[in-house]
Amino acid sequence: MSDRTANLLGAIGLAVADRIAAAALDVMNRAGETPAALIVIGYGLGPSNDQLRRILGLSHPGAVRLLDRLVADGLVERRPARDRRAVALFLTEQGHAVRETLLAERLAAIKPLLSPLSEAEEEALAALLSRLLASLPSSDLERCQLCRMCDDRVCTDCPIPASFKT
Amino acid sequence: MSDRTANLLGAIGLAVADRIAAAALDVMNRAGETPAALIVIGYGLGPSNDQLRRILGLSHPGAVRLLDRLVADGLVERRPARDRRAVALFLTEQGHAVRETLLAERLAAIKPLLSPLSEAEEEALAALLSRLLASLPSSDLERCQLCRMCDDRVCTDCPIPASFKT
DNA sequence: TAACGATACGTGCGCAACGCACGTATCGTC
DNA sequence: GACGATACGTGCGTTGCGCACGTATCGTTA
Repeated sequence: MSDRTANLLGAIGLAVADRIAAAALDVMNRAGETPAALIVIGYGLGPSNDQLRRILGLSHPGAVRLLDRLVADGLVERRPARDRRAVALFLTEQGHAVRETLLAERLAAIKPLLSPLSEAEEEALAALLSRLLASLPSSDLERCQLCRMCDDRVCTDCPIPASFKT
Repeated sequence: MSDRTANLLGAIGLAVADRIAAAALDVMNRAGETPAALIVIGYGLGPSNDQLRRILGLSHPGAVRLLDRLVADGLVERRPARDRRAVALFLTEQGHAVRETLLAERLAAIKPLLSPLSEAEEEALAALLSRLLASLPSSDLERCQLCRMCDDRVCTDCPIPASFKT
């Protein structure tokens, strides 16, 4: 019977991802991993291009172009890093603002899906999902990949601000 | 507290969609809505280009190129339809085979996520997800969009084979 | 039955997002 | 000081998609 549950989870996952992507496109006018990049950089730890690309699952050149776009949009700054080969990525003021609306719109896009549930049911769902998530990632990098679009204000125990060990 | 649940659902949704997309790319060497097209056409009702594009959420030219790719890959045939302006889309034998592995790999990609749950918990999750899905789509078209990647062998009451009213 | 708007395709063109192959600068180590 | 490893960036091509446009067929109305 796990096939049926897996299929339901697949359908929900697709619906959720569709809504998130649509909201992100609406806010940023950008698609693909670009919105996730804004969120990850927004933790303010000044990640390098390479750390970012690992979290986003992109090739190195892919991440460079992605950053070119974000810089062109005035959302991200490339600053010199300790390691003079690397860059340290930070959001501009405008970048922070866009990130905030991005996170807000993401939650707003997901919330309506929960409306048919009572408060108790919602709690039960949260508990189940939490168990799924907890047992999912086996490495720090995988935890960061998983949480690349998370809202850190409500993502308890979020792995990304904790470390960029990748 | 619904923010926290929404965020958890967002994380799970992203993880699920990532895994489905990766599995589809692995099977078909195609991305975007192309895998979903194969699944929808596979119901065997001979949908038109336009019906398909509505379900996939694409522009009309986008759907034409998508079909060009599927035809070039030998997975889909364009047959003349009753309405001589339209085309009737059907899978080739090879298309059916690819669709089968696509559905199987999709389920195989999602199932591991459920492993931490007991059988009773899985049932509980299925019941909750089922409620979410049931209250989601308000139109026939939305139901088809939602189920565009579903496995009809386990998607009880799947809307797509029922009608292409769009 | 002839005319005409609506519908359904397809095509030329361009864009966004991404990967591969390559070159360059810096780091760490020996 | 030499040299492999690391971290950028760039030229080039591909995939997936949308916009604007033209063409063929359908349904309806004059």
